[in-house]
Amino acid sequence: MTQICYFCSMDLQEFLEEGDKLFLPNLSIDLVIIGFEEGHLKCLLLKMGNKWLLPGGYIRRDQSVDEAARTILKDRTNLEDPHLQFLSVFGDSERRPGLGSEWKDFILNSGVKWDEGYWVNDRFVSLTYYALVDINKTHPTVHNFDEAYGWFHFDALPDIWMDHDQILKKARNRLKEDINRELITHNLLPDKFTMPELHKLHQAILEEKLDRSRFQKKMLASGLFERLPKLQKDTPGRNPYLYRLKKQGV
Amino acid sequence: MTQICYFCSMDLQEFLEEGDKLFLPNLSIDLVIIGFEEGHLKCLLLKMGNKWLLPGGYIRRDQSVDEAARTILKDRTNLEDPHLQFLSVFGDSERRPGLGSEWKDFILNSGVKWDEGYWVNDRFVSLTYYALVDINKTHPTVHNFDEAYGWFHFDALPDIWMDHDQILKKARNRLKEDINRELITHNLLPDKFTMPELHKLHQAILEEKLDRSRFQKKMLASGLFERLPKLQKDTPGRNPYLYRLKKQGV
DNA sequence: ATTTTAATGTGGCAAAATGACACAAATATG
DNA sequence: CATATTTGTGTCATTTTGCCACATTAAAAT
Repeated sequence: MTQICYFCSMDLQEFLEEGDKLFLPNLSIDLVIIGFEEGHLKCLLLKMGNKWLLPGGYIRRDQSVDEAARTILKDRTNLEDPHLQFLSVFGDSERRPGLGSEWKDFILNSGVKWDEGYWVNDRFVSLTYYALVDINKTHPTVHNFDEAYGWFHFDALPDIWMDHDQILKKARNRLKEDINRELITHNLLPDKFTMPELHKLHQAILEEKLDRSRFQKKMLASGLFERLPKLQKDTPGRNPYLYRLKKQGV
Repeated sequence: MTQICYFCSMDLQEFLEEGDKLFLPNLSIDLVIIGFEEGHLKCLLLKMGNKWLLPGGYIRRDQSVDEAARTILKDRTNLEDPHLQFLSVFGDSERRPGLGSEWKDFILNSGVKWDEGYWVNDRFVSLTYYALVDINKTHPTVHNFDEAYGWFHFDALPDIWMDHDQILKKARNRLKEDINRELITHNLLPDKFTMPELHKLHQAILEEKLDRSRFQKKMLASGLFERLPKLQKDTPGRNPYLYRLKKQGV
């Protein structure tokens, strides 16, 4: 059985043996894809054996690093233009995919030969990004490098592969910092959202209570959002207005 | 004439032909080394032909990325433990040292053969850091990859090689942002410094006037500094106190 | 239809942080 | 000693923040 490699049009065996002709060796990209659902921040993880890992990939020699990150995100979520921000470098000297057994098992389960010398088994420096997405617009796909996907609460993560737990932690903290510099959180919500939703989201990110009154005033004062007709609910209580991001550059 | 490569113990020709056995290919590190002198922020640049470039180097396969950055900084400035912070990735797809003529000329001037296929002529993804140093403690060295060094005002830079001007710009802006998050600026001053000096430094970094009174109160309120006896000057005006960083972890 | 209840919109006020300025202290210069 | 200059510190109006109260709305309960 010949498997086609997910990352390119090569046959999997060829990818393992000669992928470094197409991709930069020793360099990978890992994405922390963050969503918001049921009042909780969640991240997208892929299953490999009994561990979970971040969606990732390699950098084609004719692609910039940023392009490669966007491509991987597009392939995984089918999102065209989400908020994607560089996070950090993870560059330990002993950072090799094959340190545990999961990687080797996975390669072997794919029906190809194992060779310690494959370029993908070498040391990798990981360039990490985080993406803020609307979970409902996101349609993750599963390929031949992973069995399943799942959205996990940041505070209830499964067994994580390699150092991907550190990457997740860093992304979680970075988001907390970035939120006060720039209003980026709307990327985690649908196009139209209510202030209470945005309020809950900020509280979830910052892990602290924010005064509802002041929060709303601040958001409206930013001038970034425009008010739309009220949302129709079927629960008791006043109906909230809907808001959406104002069109840019007017 | 056999040249010894600055980066390692190899002979230069061997380094050009087989350096990628020792170093990770397609990955380089560039440092923006920042100092403060005569009221101006300055950066350390190296001369190559008629262009100037950032001090940089490669990542040994047995070194982490951070270790490699520290090693390069140590080799260049002889500083043991300065403030060194990751800056960003520069990863354009056409980012090759050999795009201009300087690189090739320089290799040829080193008395070795030129080959388009040398690993150092390939595309490079640059991992950049910025370092805050006390210029007076810094003793830059010049090696066989550069003819001279110089400290330049950030707003009076010479002709810069490749995209190193973008890296400088990014470092300059990042410093402006980071200064408000953490008190790191003392790294740019001698061990003992006065409040007026620190004040001028912050104004230089932020490129705006800061109220002297409030600034001083804020700095003292941080509790990071301890007051020492006054400095003896020979200029008119009251003598300022000296301060230094309090010892940590008491 | 009226009241109740839950959720949202808006306003007020004390506390804290900020910005602009004044003034006192110290020191070389004439 | 008077003056100019530099540094340390205090005051006060303004703005921002934290906290809470109250008004408004719409579905559910009666």
